[in-house]
Amino acid sequence: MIKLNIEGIGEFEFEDGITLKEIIEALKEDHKKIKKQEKEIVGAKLGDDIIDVHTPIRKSGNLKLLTKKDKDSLEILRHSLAHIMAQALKELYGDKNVHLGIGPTTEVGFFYDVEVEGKRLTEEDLPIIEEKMKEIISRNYDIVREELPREEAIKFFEDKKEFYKVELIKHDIPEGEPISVYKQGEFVDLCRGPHIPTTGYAPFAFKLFNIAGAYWKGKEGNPMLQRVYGVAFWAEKELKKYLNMLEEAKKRDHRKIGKELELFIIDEDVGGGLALWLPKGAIIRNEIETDWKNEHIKRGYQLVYTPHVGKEGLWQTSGHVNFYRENMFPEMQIEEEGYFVKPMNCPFHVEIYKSRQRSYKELPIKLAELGTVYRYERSGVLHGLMRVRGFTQDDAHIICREDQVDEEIRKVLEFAIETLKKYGFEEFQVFLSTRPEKSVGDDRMWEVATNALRKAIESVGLEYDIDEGGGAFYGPKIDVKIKDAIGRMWQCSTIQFDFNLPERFDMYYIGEDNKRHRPYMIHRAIFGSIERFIGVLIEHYAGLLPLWLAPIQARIIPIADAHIPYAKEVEQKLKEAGLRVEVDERNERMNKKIRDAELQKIPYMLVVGDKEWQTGTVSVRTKKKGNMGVFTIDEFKERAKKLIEEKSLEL
RNA sequence: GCUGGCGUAGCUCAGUCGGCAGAGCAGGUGAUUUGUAAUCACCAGGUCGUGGGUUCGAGUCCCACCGCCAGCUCCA
Repeated sequence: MIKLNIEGIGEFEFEDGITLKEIIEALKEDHKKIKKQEKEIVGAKLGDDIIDVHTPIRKSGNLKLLTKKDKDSLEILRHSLAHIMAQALKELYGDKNVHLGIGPTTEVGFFYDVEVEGKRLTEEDLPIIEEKMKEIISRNYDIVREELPREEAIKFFEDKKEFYKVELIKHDIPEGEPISVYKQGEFVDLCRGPHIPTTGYAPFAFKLFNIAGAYWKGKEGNPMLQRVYGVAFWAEKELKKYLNMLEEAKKRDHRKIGKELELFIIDEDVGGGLALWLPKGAIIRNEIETDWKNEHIKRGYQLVYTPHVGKEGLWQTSGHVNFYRENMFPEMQIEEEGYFVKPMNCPFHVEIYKSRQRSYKELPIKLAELGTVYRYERSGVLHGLMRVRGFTQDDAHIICREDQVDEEIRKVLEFAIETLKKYGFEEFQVFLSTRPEKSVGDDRMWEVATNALRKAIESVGLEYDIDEGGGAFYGPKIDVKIKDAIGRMWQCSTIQFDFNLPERFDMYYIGEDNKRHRPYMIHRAIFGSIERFIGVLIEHYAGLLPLWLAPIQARIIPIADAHIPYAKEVEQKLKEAGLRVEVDERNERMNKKIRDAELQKIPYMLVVGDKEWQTGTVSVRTKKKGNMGVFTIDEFKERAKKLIEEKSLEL
């Protein structure tokens, strides 16, 4: 017997191996709540596992019934859609020609990795497959779960020429675990579930949207299967919302906007993944970097500069030559000595720390640098500014005593969150990664460090997930992701303990006891990479950056040529106040000039004609607010200066 | 790197069955002097990614290479 505590209903005892379907059947007469929801129940959550109505329940625990309203129920729908797609493929291209790989769910839908003998799937096939899927859905097959003995399962899938499934049974399912298959009509698939009750468990909405290569089991060298992607939601509305988001993402693509607004280029003559900052992009970057430096100095960091290359021995000591080499540009030989371009800044900062003997009194030492590093990335992974081969880390290393760890970590995290908020990001995802199996450093250090990280997150009041064993071999870490305007998450800040480099470089300080002590060392970055962060900013704001970052803050638009002298007078006054302004002197109509300024995402348009000339004013228009009315030059100047000073997101 | 798709004017893109290389925008010149998202006319602009091949003839078909895009893998 097993004991199940059904949320909101009560505690019950059942036969071992009972299914959810049977439970509902048994309880519905006595429990109105279940009866009412009977048709709505898609599955349940047993502890942390999502189960369907078909699966025998063999352990006791908390059971939460899932209806379409629960987000977790999507998991079940999406999983089934992967099966329905597989069935569609088999019906279209022949049962024995289609070899199935794996078909899991994703954040927004599902995919199935398949190999279709004698056929390469293309985008044009997607509508055809969709049609077939709809047909299967309308047939409304019962979905049936069965368990097979291992040998029988292997034979069954061998007969069906499902070589990949056979491999899964042989290598990935541990002996003794039940081998389950799900049937719907003629279609049978190896699967542990969960699945919806029938294929026609409508209403739901889905769409196939992409097709791409994927290695079997994600391993290079294995055969490449074709991965067909789908999106799925219960409601049509949700699906549309997601498809709109994709459209919106396309519009905001920083590579497109970067080109249109002349912010940066990546030139094939220079090389992939190596960005050239155009003057306008350089203004954005300079504003960010200047602010970054000021904020660091304010918080007791010391700025340093280090070279772009260093001798081989340094990278030997740091361990990079042995453990990071595949990400480094190849060695160069200079006068019989090997040199490497730096993939990280840490060894240099360590050498700066070691440039003289340190006393416990001067700790913490916080060395900060906008350090440009170069890493070899395979050509296929490069992506605009988000993934490059040369990038600038907003790097710092905090070297401190054990008694300072808690406070320093808390300060770093507060600093990071405060900074990200300043740029308009409000939602964060925080991950705490703990000690992996293979690691260096003693237990005590791991404990002190991990606790410090946890306490910091809690004191800042953020929710967080723990990635158990997900830390680097050299120390635990916190990662912070930010949510952009259309809901995507981006990795930014990282705070990482390092128990490895202090050992390797024999870093120490002289303590109160006049003895040598090993300091704690913390790597941290707020933006992660300046390039990526600016890429994210561009997409977050769709190019319409906050005033203080805008390359051109105001464009003055004379209505006719006669107003150019006055426009230049306005320009002069605003420039003297430190604003980045320009006059549109072209012989074009005002409407055209406004349109072009809008397309260039210039925050302010200052229209000047006879009226403004006579009264010493400007007519202010912004993208966000439209026509804001007439301001005197001084009024506008003060308003803009104040917003810039405050780094306001307003106009 | 791998799989697939795509490379035509500065940009965005058309180019049918292999038969004289096109449009819009941007740029130049001129006209016009304009009140909150595109004034008009004219001009200039091309080794059709690169190199080979098939053909009387290649932007178009074939091969190799380079680059870009999506995904895999990896990651700041």
